[in-house]
Amino acid sequence: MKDKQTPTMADVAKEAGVALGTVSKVVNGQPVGPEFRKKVEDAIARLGYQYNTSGRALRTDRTNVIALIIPNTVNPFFALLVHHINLALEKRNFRMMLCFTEYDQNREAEFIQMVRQNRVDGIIALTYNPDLTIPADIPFVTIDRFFSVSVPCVAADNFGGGVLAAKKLHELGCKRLAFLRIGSTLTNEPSKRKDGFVSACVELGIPFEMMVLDDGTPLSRFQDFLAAHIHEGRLDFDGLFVGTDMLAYTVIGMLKSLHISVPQDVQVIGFDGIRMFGEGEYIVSTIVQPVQEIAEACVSTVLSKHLSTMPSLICLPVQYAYGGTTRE
Amino acid sequence: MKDKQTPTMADVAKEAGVALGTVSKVVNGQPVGPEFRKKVEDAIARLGYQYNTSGRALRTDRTNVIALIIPNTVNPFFALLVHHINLALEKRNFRMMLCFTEYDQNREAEFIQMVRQNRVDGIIALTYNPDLTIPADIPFVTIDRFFSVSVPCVAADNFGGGVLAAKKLHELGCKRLAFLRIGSTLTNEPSKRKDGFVSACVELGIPFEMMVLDDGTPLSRFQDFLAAHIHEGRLDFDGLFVGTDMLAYTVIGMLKSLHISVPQDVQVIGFDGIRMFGEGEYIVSTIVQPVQEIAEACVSTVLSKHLSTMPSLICLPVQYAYGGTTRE
DNA sequence: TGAAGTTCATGAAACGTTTCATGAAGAATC
DNA sequence: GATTCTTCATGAAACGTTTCATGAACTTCA
Repeated sequence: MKDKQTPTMADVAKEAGVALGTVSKVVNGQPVGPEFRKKVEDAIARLGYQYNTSGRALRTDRTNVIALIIPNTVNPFFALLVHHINLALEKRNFRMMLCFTEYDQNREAEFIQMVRQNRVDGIIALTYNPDLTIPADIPFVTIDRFFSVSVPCVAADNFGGGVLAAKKLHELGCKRLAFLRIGSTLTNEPSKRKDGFVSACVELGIPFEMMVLDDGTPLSRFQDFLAAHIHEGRLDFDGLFVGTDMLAYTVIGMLKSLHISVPQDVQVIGFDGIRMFGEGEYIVSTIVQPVQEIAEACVSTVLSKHLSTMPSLICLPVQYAYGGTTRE
Repeated sequence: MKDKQTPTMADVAKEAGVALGTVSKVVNGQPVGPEFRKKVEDAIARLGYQYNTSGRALRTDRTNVIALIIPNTVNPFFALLVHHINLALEKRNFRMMLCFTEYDQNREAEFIQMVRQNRVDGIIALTYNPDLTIPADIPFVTIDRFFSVSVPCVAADNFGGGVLAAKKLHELGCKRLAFLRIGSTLTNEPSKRKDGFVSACVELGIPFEMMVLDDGTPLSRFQDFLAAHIHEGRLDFDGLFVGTDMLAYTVIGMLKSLHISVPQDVQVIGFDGIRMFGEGEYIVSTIVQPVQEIAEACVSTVLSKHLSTMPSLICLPVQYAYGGTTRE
């Protein structure tokens, strides 16, 4: 009459003629006598028993859920990251709870509270908020942003990527370089792209220009910069390194409208490794972040039993990839 | 000594000198005498009490979580959908549980079981699996795929979009059209794009070609198709409607390598409304799906109290947008 | 054969919440 | 002032799981 509800372990136990605890053991794959196991498994099949996650979470205070805090999923790089992190979690039988900050610091703070109420087993965060309060009692891993030695940070080798970009442009025959970037003022890992680039230029003895805009500045400023560097229809640099593929793509549009052709007049290298629809060709020549390795590192770190003994900065190697905006 | 644990409602009750049930009411915003409310709120603040979602879920058998089953997030259209569905859910104080099928039917089946174990309050699914078994006891809404009258389906007006594409190309002066598409053999909502297109061509009295490939067929078949339609260096049609922006983009690459220029020699219209990095210009001229409205419809439908009385097909209007691959 | 040791199913207690029957205290009615 | 109504805080029970102390049933060994 009233037992239209989904059956519980108690129902299974009764159906199988065994104790409640035995059912629990079978469900969790703990050692149980074979005849008991069979009885329980049959009963489960007969009743269509479905494990209840909430009961377990309440009892054990572990949810098998990791929160991923990230600006959005519309930026293809973030989309890729979400994708690989989810896969890495799934492999370990964890679920991902996605939180889109939309670059809003209030939302970030709300999420920290929300995921705490959900008793997530850990947090992976890609955030640009400089004064985020990091919960001390939940395993916390950041991407691309170093907070303190007690909070592990996973990042691509941004410095090395900057070096690689400069060297590559040099190798491809560029005589004079430039660097463009937009982003938050705080010094985070991605800002090391510039440092690596500058360091390599100095070492190679190549002259270079640079322009770094604060977040929120209109992109037209870059157009002004470019226009100011045109003399007699020609740019006065022939190699350009841009902080992200997304910006590189935009800048190339500006160059076209200024009648500068890529890669004939200027060769351009971006950063991230974004591909059209996530597959096929890169949208620009680029320094590729090892997204899958980054995801794997985040997950294995946040799930590691002894977080405090983990290295506080995990730096993963990058690669150059051709994407049509360099001569190659 | 041992109370390093997060405090519970019982702790709050003791601290505030009120009953457990009173704390519950305050936390849930139910009517409570003002002096009691104050006492409880103070105690909550003092103890830093954090609500426990698992306890609530166990007791009420509702989780405030909706599962979203979708192939991946790398395809920009899916990324946009995920984004808007998440926002729509958040607005209603629900969380989203993301499940990436990777177009794998086994994974889909596993997810159905998994989300059931998690006692989600509903499922929104974008799936190409023709014989998915839909749980009868969980509110279920599909996107772009009609299963039965008892399972509401939300979709853009695909037929209307096909009509619109044909009319637009006609309006732009095309004399002979073609349609390309790749996708599963089953007749789902997106396959109506073709139907609308054909119907409009017939009505307008325009001749047209078409090629529809099964999923998994190599895309080079389209290149063959195009090559076969070139006579003396010119295509024998001057308007092309492609099933998705993604395919349109690929096909335009093929056209370029065949020395056919777009939009001079042939005008191309895609479908979906994909923009580079989710913002700015459309990557091709296109029929734009109203993603936000689709998301809103999915969410309000799956959460509606009387799902069975909902319309079984919710069809939302599309728009044409210029993206550089038509003359306009 | 008996004692000691080993294995392993048993089932009650606990996790943190919501719900609801209970009754105390105050308001309204005559 | 006695009665009935109304309001509203109270706290025990229940949700489905895991865990662990208990002891039954065997095994081993002298």
